[in-house]
Amino acid sequence: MTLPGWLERGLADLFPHAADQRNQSLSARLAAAQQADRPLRVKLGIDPTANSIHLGHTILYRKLRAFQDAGHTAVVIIGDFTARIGDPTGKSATRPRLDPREVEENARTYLEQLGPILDFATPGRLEIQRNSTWLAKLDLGQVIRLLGTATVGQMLAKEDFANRYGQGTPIALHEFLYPLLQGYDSVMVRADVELGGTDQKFNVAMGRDLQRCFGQPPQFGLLMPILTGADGVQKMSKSLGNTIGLREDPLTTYSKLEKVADAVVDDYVTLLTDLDPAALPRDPRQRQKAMALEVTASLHGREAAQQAQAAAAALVLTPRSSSTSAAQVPEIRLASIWDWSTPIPAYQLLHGVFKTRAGVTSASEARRRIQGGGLRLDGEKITDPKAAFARETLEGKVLQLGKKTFCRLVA
RNA sequence: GGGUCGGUGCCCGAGUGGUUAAUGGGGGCGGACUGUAAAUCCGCUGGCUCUGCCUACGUUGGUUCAAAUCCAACCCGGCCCA
Repeated sequence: MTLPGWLERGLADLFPHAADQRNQSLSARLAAAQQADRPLRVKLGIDPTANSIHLGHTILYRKLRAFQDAGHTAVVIIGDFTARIGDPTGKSATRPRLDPREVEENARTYLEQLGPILDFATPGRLEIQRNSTWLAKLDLGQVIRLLGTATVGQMLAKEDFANRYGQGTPIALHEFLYPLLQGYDSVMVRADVELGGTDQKFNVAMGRDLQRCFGQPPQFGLLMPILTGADGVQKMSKSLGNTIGLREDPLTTYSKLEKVADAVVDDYVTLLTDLDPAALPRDPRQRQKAMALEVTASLHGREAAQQAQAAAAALVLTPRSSSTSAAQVPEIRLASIWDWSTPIPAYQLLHGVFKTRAGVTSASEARRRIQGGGLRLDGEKITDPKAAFARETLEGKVLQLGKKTFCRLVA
């Protein structure tokens, strides 16, 4: 028995695999579900410890959507309770605990960003659960039962714990609880399949153990690759600063995608689009562009993506006002950054315009960037941080920081 | 609980009384080059109302003209013992 193409696309790992004889395979469970006219329950946990989603996350949501489109039920679990522990996976230190209000806020913005990806509309295709619903009610006896299902040896066999233990970095006891609670979520929602990144293998496997322990058929673990960030080497992660966020404007999204390392372009195509990699242009530069266009389109719509592509070309090739005037770039209102009773010094302008998006977090940082030659106004390089600009001389012009960050100044 | 070692900037890691905003490396950012890539070279990498001022080496006090560097208490961590 083979798996449908939509399911197999991009898969990093599926367990138990059909070859592991004694359990029935996923394709068998799919068939059985179809025969019984019962959709599979596909679990995906959201860790609401951050407030924005980046492209790396969408790999999982796209797969979840594929299940929805095949008629199955997506069970999205908001880990509002487990967020208080913090997933130790991949972490080299105990994480600070978040307060519930923050968690709630994160969950809200998270779901908002998922709007374009998941099917929220079709009845029966989406369930949203908060794991505090059941986890907050566990009493000590039940916790002890959970703790009894795993051993210290198993926990220490987990790579992150092993590393931390080996290096002498602290591991708090409650961190051992995280995999167990995530597994217990699978029990509570009676998951048939759990989706996760390859780094989630341990936690997903734990879900199988717990389900078996609670007399349920164990779920299948379906793991997707971790997306490599723009640098092409490290995983895409907020803390590494190599992310492409879902809330970024189309031009920024496109610009970042277009300069992704060659080695990962094909991964992006497989994991973030429905295109056939073989159908793309051979030339690496053209290939990058095609990928960037398609991915941007999947997030912002085709029209916005095409505009972004045109704008990117215009801005880079001829960074002059004649061509940029036609380009669509994010805008910022001058009134929002200065009172204009006096002309604004260049470094204040830079600080005011880009502090929220390009990491110009201080006026000193702005000075440095200008001194380093990274600032242009309508293509004209500005080198003196103190050069002053009156409001009238700025209206309608494009401020450029580095090669890929642009902003149009409007009244 | 006892013993011992340790806590420095985004990360690692020098520095044990006085040009120290603090050597070096990594990462990041910018510039040149290029394919808006990679590689390479160069610059930057605490804050501000910036020819100066302010804040910083776990925390709080103390000694001193002067401390990341000395003393005390406390907090946190590793290892060994219980």
